[in-house]
Amino acid sequence: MVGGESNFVETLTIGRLAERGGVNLETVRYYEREGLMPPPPRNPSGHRTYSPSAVRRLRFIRRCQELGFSLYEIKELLALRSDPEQPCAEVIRQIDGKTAEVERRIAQLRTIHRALRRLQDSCEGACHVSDCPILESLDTEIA
Amino acid sequence: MVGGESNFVETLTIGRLAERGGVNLETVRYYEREGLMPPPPRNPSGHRTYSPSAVRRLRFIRRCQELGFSLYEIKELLALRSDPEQPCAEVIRQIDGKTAEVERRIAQLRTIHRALRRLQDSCEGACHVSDCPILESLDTEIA
DNA sequence: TCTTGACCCGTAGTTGGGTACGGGCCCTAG
DNA sequence: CTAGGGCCCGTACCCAACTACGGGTCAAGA
Repeated sequence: MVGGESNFVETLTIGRLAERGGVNLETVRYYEREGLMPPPPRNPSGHRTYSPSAVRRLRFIRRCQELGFSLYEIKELLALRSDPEQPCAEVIRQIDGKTAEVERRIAQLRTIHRALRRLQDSCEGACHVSDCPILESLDTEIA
Repeated sequence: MVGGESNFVETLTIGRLAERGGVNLETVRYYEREGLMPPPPRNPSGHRTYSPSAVRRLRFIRRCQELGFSLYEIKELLALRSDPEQPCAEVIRQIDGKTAEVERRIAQLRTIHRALRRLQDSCEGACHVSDCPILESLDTEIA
């Protein structure tokens, strides 16, 4: 038996982690190789043992990815946490950078959102058959 | 000479389009093959001639991409516009779907934004050397 | 005891999204 | 009239991010 409870800390096998994180098991190993997931402790037979926080980390990675961050950028984001002894000013600078980037993306998504709403309105209003003036807005408003 | 003004409508060569859209020329051809850019009219010597609106379309594609939409999804977005004769209800349903998706993403980005701010605060406050409690928030708040 | 299933590792293959290459054609400037 | 630049096409190559494969270990249940 592999992923059982030790006396105290609950741990997960890589398989269960992958399952709960919604990814392929191989992907977890891949993320470890790429430095996105830290190498976890192993049990006596060499199997990886994960703490529940690994699930959160995994989900965070996926979330960021859906939002268009590359694995490299996500690595940077995660690295912000784990740089003790780092000149704090530099870290803050990086956080600023990421914050600005996130704000930029939110703004762009809002533009798209606005365009979609407008699109919907124009459609709701006067669309009986074929003259849906669709995404004209997207083409013209976004520029 | 290739992209000159005809008597009335201003047109662009593929090269100038690519330049203004901030992409590689080959990428424009690729998007055409993939159905993201419509095949433009050709001039007598077979060269593509684009209207200025192509630049907007191109930029829209790039923007969406940065926001994490796949080319396939972007195609769907763009297709919303060009479905006259489509049962309008269906189109509206799709717009709803896209709208919800965009809202979801905005919400997620806001979560990350919040985490980054919190991170920054905690750092600003009490960080002289090495105990920046960085991205703890990201790990714990996001879940 | 033997099989089954979950994991180990290293390596190879796949998909999406481009990017580069090579050989031709046309047009204009020198 | 020929050299250069910009385009044409098809095909081949590339990188990121997986995903699969094959052969091996180990532990538990039939």
